[in-house]
Amino acid sequence: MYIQLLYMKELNIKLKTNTDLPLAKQTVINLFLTYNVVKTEMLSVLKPHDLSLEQFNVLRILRGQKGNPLNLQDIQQRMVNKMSNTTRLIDKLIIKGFVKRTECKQNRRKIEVYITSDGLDKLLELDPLVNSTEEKTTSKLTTIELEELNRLLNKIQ
Amino acid sequence: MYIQLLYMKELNIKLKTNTDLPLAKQTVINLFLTYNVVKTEMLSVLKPHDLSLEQFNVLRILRGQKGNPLNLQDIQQRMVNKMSNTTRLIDKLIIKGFVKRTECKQNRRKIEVYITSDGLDKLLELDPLVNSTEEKTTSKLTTIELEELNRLLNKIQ
DNA sequence: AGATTATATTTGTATATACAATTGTTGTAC
DNA sequence: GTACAACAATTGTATATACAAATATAATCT
Repeated sequence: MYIQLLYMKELNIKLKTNTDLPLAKQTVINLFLTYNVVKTEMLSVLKPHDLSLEQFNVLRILRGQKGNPLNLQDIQQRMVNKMSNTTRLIDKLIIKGFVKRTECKQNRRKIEVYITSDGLDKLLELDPLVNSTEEKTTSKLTTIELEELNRLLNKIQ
Repeated sequence: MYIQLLYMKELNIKLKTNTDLPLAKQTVINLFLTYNVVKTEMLSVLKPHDLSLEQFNVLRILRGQKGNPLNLQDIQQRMVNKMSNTTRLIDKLIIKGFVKRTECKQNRRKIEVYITSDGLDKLLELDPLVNSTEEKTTSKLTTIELEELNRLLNKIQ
């Protein structure tokens, strides 16, 4: 109870208000604040390499295919943000030379997207940087706490 | 059968993304996914009222001042997303008639932003909708779990 | 086969995010 | 008082997000 009051106080200081918020509202706000902190950390790693978070994510999705292509729908299903505009995101990656696009012979409505060797190289370069940033941003939690956090986040989804 | 296959596909994707990965990476991905789910829920409530999440947040910040004005810097400090463009966000709210802007007499570099009675009315209309959405999105967690989730999210920030 | 429906991608539009550069104002040092 | 630094807001630009509409192709149904 005392501990809960302390966190309430922290949150209120952050929001510069004195009103006590319902737990559900606190949780939503805290989720938003935490997301912003982590996203900003991750972006700071990717920005010098001229990649957005979602572009980086798509590159990793394509790498996971081990040479096989994916069409836009498959990519979109695997993306974190389903509402991103995948066509234009892929366009950006093509301009950067990290992916290639070809028309699907069997079904001309579809396109096939591959990662290029340049794209793979860029991922290899970024992997350690991204990993260490992920470790750093979660380093204040123990393994037990991280497992619990994952469990709780999963319950919301 | 087709639906069953689709479900299996989604399940496999989810399992693939979350199993073999290091705990730190899992956590970051789960944070992103959960944020997107909750943000989409909240947006669906605000969209019919032609408000973005951050616009709604700024209105609540201004209401918290109980009639006193805030300048742009004060608003920005209290915002969830510090990188939003506050000038243009306030412009949108002015066009909608929810806030007013006046020049600060003491310091002409600053502007003073107030919420209007229309803005207050809109918040009164939205409060119950937003509250119930927040309750709904967190309803799968017990009070104890929500408190723990808040504690863990706070540790990351 | 022709019409209709479903699928896959692209295009359009408005707003949001991210950040740099600029403008205008105030404070301070000389 | 002028020059210069600090401050506060605005403007500019590129990309991302959100979603509707349009285009093009394939599958299905008389």
